[in-house]
Amino acid sequence: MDLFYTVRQHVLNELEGMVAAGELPSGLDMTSVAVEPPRDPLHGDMATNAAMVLSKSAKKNPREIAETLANRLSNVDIIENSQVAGPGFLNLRISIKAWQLILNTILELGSAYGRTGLGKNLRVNVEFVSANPTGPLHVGHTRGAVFGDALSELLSFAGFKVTREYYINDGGSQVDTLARSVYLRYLEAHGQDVAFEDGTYPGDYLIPVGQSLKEKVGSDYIDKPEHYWLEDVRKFSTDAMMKLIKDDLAALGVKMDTFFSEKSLYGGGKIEEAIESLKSKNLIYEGILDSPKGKKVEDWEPRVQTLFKSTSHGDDVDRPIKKSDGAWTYFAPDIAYHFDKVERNFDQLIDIFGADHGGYVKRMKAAVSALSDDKVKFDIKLTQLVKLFKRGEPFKMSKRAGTFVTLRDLVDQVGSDVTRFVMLTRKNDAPLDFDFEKVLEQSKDNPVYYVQYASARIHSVFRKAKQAGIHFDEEQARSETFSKITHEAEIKIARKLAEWPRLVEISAKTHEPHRIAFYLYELASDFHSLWNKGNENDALRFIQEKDHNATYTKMAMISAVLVVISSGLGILGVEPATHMN
RNA sequence: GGACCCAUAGCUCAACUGGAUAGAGUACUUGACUUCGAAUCAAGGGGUUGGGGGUUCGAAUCCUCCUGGGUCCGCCA
Repeated sequence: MDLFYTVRQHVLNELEGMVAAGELPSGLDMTSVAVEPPRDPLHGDMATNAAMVLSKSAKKNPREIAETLANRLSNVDIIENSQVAGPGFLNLRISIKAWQLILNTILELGSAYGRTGLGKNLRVNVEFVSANPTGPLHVGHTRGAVFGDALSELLSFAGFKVTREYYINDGGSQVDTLARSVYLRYLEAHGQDVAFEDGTYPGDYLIPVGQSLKEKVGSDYIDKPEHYWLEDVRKFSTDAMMKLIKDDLAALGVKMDTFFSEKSLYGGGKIEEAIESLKSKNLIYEGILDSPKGKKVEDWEPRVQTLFKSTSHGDDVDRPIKKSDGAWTYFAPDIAYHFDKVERNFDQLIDIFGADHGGYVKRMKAAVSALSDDKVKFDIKLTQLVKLFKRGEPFKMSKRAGTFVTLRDLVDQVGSDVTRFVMLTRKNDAPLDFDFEKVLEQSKDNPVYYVQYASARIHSVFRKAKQAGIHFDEEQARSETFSKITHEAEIKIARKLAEWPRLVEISAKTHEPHRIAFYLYELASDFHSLWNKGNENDALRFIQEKDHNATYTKMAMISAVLVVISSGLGILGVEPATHMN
């Protein structure tokens, strides 16, 4: 299915043949032999670095190896031509037949084209968003949500079994603060004047929660001490917040498989169990940490704490798991949570943090490494901050001034598709400027429309053809031979489509869904280019009024383009367009 | 003081995880709609990849030291 893979196999076969013929020594490491599209199309369709990679261990001149390899490869049917270039590159020209066959493959496989066996059904847990359940999701969470969801979809496309998971931080003091704030709104709903002091959440979004609390318990909690109502209100409030958050995620098209409660770790001995596991590996001890140097800590005094020896797994300092008063630090439940993930037998874990949590990467990796004895692959991706702009001017967010931009604001204003695509046209660790006036006013600045437009144009051709009495039949299209698809601009598209499976693999391996977005942009660009060539060259128009067979072939070809665009957009969570408005 | 992320065309960003002459968009200049949707296309200029050193056939990519920016640094989560 993957033409690059196929050609690489041919290259490896011939290299083996050279070994057998004594032209190369045996026992060579071939893993870094690559077959790639060359940067410059003039160099051919594919290039291999085999000769250069092997020259050192084979103790032969790279060009000499390349010459021999080129001769051997000329006997392979799909390779039309091979030429040695530069320091020892072997440029390959693939026969036009192979490109035509790619189109058949795509139509045959449909949405399965590009799915690979890379993941081998390995179980991957992707944890993302995990915002505190104290309010609606804001713009920063949005990027993490989009990235995590697209990565999950990408991995599942690449053959992994993916679990999307949200860790609810409902065990700390912030949910008590939430409960107190809701209590104030509850009193307010009963007509009392209330003051939101420091340490409470004054946001309007809690007003309806106070209202519904009133509907639920009536006046029962008025003038009662905190211990009487706190636990119930806490649960009531976090439930309400999680409902809010789930709705926010739904608006963005994100659906979690699992919600894991931090609170559930307490009381059941889960934390103790995790710590015990570390203790059995001699990684827990009582000790005193040094004061951080250079940073002013005014009331610093050395204290004995229970520490995790994370330095033995790559961290810079050991980390406290208990406060000096004996209570757990936040890190302890985090360890227990990841212990739980390891126990749930995931083969790989991925955490997605905001950049402001970058400081926790090493200790979390140390924890998972220790807990799983390095058996579970663990990657942490950081999403950089999103800077909002309005017509080029930085847009300052302030809760007080009411200019706080939530996920919902963003989706309501620019839509889920635009939000997702724009956030994915950037590497996750690059800061993102998001101008939510510009992406709407000047749509050409926005790559999502460019890709959507390609998809809409293809649908437009289908509509036009139908009017002309040419009905496109998927079944029949599969038997198309594409022997008439020979023009350079058409083959260029086939070449691009052939890269898709390989691109999926690279993106999945590197955990970088943004590559999908850039690829779709390039594919759309090749398509638009071909479209416009039809303005000058009638033979390149998709609808050939006088030749229904030719029209049919071309429709089958652009239908293959649509297959890949739909798959790609599907990974990003964006709907392919049939019309532009 | 330390850790982590980053620095690429005027601007916003890519670059196949080490490959050939570093690419797109935008902006600027010019051209293409009686024709499948011009939200498109074609052409042009634009670079010491922040700086120095190193590793090798080969470096934007890996190592090291600087410079500049961001995030963070026990008893908050």
